[in-house]
Amino acid sequence: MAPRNADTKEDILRLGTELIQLYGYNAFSYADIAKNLHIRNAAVHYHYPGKEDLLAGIIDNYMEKYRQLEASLNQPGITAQQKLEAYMARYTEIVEQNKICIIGSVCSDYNTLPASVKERIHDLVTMVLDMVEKVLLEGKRLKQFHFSGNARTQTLLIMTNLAAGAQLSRITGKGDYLAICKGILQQVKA
Amino acid sequence: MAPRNADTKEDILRLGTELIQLYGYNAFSYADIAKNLHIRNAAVHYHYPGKEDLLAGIIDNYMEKYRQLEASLNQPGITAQQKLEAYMARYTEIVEQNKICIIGSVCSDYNTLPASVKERIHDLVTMVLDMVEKVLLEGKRLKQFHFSGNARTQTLLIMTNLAAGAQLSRITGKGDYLAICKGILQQVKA
DNA sequence: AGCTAAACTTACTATTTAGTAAGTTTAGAC
DNA sequence: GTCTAAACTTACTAAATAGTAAGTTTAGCT
Repeated sequence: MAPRNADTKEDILRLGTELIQLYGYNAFSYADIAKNLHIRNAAVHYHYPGKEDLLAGIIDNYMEKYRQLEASLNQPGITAQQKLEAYMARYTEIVEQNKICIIGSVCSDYNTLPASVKERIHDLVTMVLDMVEKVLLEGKRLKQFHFSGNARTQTLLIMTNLAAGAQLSRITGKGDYLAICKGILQQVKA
Repeated sequence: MAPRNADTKEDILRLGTELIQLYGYNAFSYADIAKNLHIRNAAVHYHYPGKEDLLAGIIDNYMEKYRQLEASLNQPGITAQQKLEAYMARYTEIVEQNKICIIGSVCSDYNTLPASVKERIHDLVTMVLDMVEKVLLEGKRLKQFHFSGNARTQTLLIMTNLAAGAQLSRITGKGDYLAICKGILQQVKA
């Protein structure tokens, strides 16, 4: 095997992720990627035959990163609140870069996507919701969190706050996002 | 003046709104509109010279409808909770049609939009937030609502719940959206 | 040294895109 | 009845789009 540049596939993935979070799936083209990476259009097609293959790769990669974050948090001594704040910090990073989360971005284009990609998105969402729900349950069990209603509903409330908070902050400014974060913690803090 | 069909402009606006809410701004073309309305591409350009003019028109129209809703609710005998539920009902309608709200839809494409459109989106968001904040303040004053923190933050929390709730329900199903709605009301109900 | 396969480039195609210029139809004002 | 302007259609263009087929370079294995 003779990889001239073994990082190109990674670079495409990283840039594609960035373009989706900044401009949306239907607003960037293979030409944009090729131009930015100083390769030809066909080189992008070599690594990802079609745009939906690239999107599938991006989502898989996003899931993998989430799994890694979860694993790094599942260590003794890390409280439920620290875990929740770690998840929230991911959104804060996104907001600081004027991005939105992948899920929120592809959601507007969702009805135009092929079934294989829809399934991946579904799996990603399910995974994230389950991860946060676990943290909320753990926090409640250890009396670190308090909330009325069930953990699933509270998870949905928090994650929609974060996802749409990132979106909103693009329009009205980052102040609103910060207010939302404070509000979330106030709601669950014991 | 001789309008052969005076409703065409309205039809374009209505269909454009629908396409944005269903597929996203960058996922539909003038050809889609022309085909659906059985007119030619150039006829769409006649009414809306460029795609951004159409988007501007759609947003203006959306604002107008919100103003009308607010006016219809500002009548004696309508409680704050009824008003809040009326706003929430708009999102429920959207969810039932597999749509998402205009703001959430254009948000992923926001960074690709011209300044004139960005301003309109900003105005729309500001208006909606102000409307809901007023209702929350009224409800709190009349002891119909209770919530800790200020009304602005509570408004942000609720509106992000609704916007992202609609988006999420596309992926995981309408059940999650309904749970979110119940959660919202439980949070503010006295 | 030569074979092989990965990682490309060159060169192209068909389609879709927004957009335009110029001509046509139609309804109502006068 | 004629004039006028709104509301179109026809017939285009230039650019961008995803995608492909075929050839080229390069690194490592033997």
